[in-house]
Amino acid sequence: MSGDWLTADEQRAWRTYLRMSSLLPAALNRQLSQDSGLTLPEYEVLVQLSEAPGQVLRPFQICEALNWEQSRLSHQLTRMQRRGLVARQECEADGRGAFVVLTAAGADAIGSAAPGHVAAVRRLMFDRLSEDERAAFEQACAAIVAALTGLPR
Amino acid sequence: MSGDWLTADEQRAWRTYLRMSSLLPAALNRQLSQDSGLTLPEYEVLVQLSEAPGQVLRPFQICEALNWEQSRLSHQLTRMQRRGLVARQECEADGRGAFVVLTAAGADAIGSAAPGHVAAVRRLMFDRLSEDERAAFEQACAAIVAALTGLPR
DNA sequence: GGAGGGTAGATGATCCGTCATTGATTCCGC
DNA sequence: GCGGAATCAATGACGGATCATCTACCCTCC
Repeated sequence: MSGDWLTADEQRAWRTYLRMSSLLPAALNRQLSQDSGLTLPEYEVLVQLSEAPGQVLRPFQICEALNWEQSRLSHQLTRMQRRGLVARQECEADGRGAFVVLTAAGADAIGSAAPGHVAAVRRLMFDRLSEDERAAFEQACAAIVAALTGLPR
Repeated sequence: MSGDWLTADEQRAWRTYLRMSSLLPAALNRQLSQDSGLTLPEYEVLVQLSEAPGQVLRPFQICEALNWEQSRLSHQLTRMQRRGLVARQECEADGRGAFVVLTAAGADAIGSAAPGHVAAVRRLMFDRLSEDERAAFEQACAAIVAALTGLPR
């Protein structure tokens, strides 16, 4: 290949990142679905709803909180509605909009799933990082996020 | 929620990571498909094949190189075969197995896609990280990978 | 009050990824 | 050799993510 490829150091770092970024979500997803029957995206939506006053949110609020595309959320809500985890309700104040409410089954699911998920995050990531490593890792992630969102470093 | 949630520091780091891990692959994917019509998984497979002697690999070799599940690769190869990027051939030495070969179209695609993709990786990640940050980031990723693959730290 | 632009959300198509299963072959011990 | 275990790979079903498009409604300005 012509052009400048990554340096050896960069390439190693990049491949290590790629490896982590494929293994970690897969592991979390597996833990979650085995232990509680929830998927990771379902979990994330349920967290938002369970923390909301009245356990109700507008779809666009969930999108903002999770940095999701609107259409992704819409599909996700359709599946979760089918599974009885959430329900959709009309929004009288804004005829275009809708409300998403946490069902009893949804509240139940998130309640029993959370401890195991948090434990997995801790076990797979934070137990492995020293205080300094955690800070450095966060800083690197933040720098990359800044590049991605066009903000100055 | 009962149980111990993450500390404030951990939570912030976790959310930053989540944000990056959703934005970065999406950005790379977008760049790649807009500039060259390839998807990120397609690109990764093509890289392996293009670097292989004779541009031929056994499926399980690609799996090992990319840390992919076998079935994931099989589906991916089916799609790529349909698009004419790779071809499958019989393996006479091992009747169970198969060969995957890079087609001319596939070689073409990877050749024209690589420079832009490398530039994007550099621009979005390595241009944003100092030497030290890059090293710290890699070290953290490696520690997490170790946790995920059950190896000692 | 009507037209036009912007916003909220749903939907279909397509690709991606995992799990469970299956088919075929090779390897190994007896 | 032969029978069972392990290996290589394909497939169907399903959930996930993106893109393009569509509908419906709100809001503003004339």
